[in-house]
Amino acid sequence: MTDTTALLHSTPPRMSDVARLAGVSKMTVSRVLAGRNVSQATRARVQKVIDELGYVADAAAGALSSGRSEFVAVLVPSLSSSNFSDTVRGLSTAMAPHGLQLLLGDTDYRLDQEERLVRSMLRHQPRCMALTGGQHTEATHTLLKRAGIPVVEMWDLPTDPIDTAVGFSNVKAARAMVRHLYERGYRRIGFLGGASELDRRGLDRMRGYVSEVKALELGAPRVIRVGESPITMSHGAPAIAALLEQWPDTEAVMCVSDMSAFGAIMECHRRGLSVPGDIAVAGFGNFEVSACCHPTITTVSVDAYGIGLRTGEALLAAFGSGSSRSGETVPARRPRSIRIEYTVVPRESA
Amino acid sequence: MTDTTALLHSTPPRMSDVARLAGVSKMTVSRVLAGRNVSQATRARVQKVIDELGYVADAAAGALSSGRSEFVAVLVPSLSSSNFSDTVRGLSTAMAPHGLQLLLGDTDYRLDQEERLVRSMLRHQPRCMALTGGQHTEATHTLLKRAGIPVVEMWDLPTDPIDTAVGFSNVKAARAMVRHLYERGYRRIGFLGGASELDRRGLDRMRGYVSEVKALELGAPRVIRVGESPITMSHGAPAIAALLEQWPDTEAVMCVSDMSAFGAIMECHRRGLSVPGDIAVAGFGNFEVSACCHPTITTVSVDAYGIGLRTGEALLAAFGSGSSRSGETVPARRPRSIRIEYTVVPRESA
DNA sequence: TTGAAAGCGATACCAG
DNA sequence: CTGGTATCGCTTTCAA
Repeated sequence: MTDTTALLHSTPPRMSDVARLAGVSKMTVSRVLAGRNVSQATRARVQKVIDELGYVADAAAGALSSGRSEFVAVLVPSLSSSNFSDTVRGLSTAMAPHGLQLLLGDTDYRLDQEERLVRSMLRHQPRCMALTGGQHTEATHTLLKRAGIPVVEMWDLPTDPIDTAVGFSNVKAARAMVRHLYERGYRRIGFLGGASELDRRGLDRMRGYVSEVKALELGAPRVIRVGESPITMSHGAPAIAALLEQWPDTEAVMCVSDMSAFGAIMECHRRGLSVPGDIAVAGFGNFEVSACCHPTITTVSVDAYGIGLRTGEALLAAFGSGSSRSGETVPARRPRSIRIEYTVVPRESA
Repeated sequence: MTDTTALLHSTPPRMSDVARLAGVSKMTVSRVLAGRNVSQATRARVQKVIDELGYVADAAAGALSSGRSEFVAVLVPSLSSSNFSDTVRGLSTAMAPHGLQLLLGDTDYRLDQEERLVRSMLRHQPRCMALTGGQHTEATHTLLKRAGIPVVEMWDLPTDPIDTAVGFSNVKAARAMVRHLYERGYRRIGFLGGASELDRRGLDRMRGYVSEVKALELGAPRVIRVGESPITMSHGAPAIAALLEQWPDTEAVMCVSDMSAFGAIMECHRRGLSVPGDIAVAGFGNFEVSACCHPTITTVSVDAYGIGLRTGEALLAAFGSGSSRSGETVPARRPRSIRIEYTVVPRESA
């Protein structure tokens, strides 16, 4: 390891250094790195030098020269939500085998933040981009159009997608849950949601609740909205407290997320209310806690990991004719919507 | 928006396009973008063209030319663990104001995967790197040394850090928890951990448990190891089942993570065992669920977000004299260890 | 299968 | 305060 030490204070090796020491041209080194046609003997010699030197190719130079990066830009509202981190895992699984790096951003549910991140990520010339949701600023739309890269919107099915959408209707999923509660015999049904106007998927679930309650003629909607997204366990207690104060005779409550459902159930226990005996509670998202806790929580299961995987596949497919520096625009694929299944999972709590 | 459409099928604008249309040189455009000294009038004119064109500077070209990127490489064992995602949030909070982009990687607790990711991230010439834990392959060490960038190891305090460490002793924290249980009067104390040899922090907690049990002369350690990291809620049930089968008279059990503690408590409920009446259960990490569930879970609180924040600050401080392309190596800062506080949080479960 | 030359799009550096 | 010129490290392209 003495030569390692010797190398410490010098500038890192370049491709030309490798070439010189291996007695070949830069191009041959480049080909070895790219796994292209190089004779076995030459390849071995070059690889040996690479290893000895600890040579690491400069991605920026490569990107500049070839006009294509190995980045996939991904924007989610929150990295702390297990739903979105599952989606990221799915995307990562799809992309990693192709040597693509995720460039991850966290919009905090804000469209202005999303716009800022899109702009900042576009600087790195990503091969494609995955966004969450179907709502974006005007500027974001323009930036994305001009970038001419494949775009997928996840977790929703916008009526007018930018390019491809991979998701499901949160409105319909919420309606399905209300129907489930109805079929179980519950009539006075409430909804616990977040206070933020920015969480579109949360709002859609609320809209779904309201319209199904109307369709089933279950009386005036009972909606409580507490706290900012991402919804956490601690949102549940104050929300159900408010609900029970305003409508004490509520029989069942559906929550915008399993997180708040769990918090609500714990608060019920604290008050000596049995679930579902005194009040039924349902969640959304099928988070791990729902299957583990007591009682187990009835929820809507969504394949978050699958959304990431399918998004990755859609994006990879769109590369097929991908443009490089040559300025050719991506051929106009017609916008597609890829529907992800969701299912109501009946458990003990409702 | 008609000219927007017109632009769609042409190659994206370059700095030279902006310069030409604004009637200045590229350098002036570059200065406007960098916020350097440019007269108000010129700046306004250039900015106008930038906005009209929707010009986005190419980061790869910038990085190549300046010899410095705006990337911060971050490696965590798992992005799904709320502990690590909190740390990532902290890092992101520290770095974002400086225009730095996190390059996130997920090692899945494997050192070979870490090595692969380090190599792949080094290709992007990150300004610095944050790793989790103090154990790395020989090649990883060499790569990092040669890269000559500031490195922080998080969540641990290695005896021989590469550069800077920001963390705490998992061994000592676990010992503190055993002492807490001892002070509460428990004597026959078990430990529920993961089966993986790769999760160093989990292993350290186990080692801490074992040594404190010995120090307090509590008899032979009662260790159950189930499941791979990251430890989830579903690990708790089989683990406590195994423990109770092997040592039915156990009075208290400490878990490697709040996740398994929660799962274990739910399993106790299922079996009609009261917690802490029949058996006390403690966790580690102070995850949200521990404060919300019933009974609330006694745990070790670690400031995961703070680890990220402090790591970011340490890294930013190390940039001060940061090297650019000029090949100057970072002056040898002596390795530092930044200790993060942890506290035993007594709650209902133990 | 290999090599030489010509950029890619920005910034550093030095003049003016 | 502004502009010209020379890179930066790699890949493309074409020729041998």
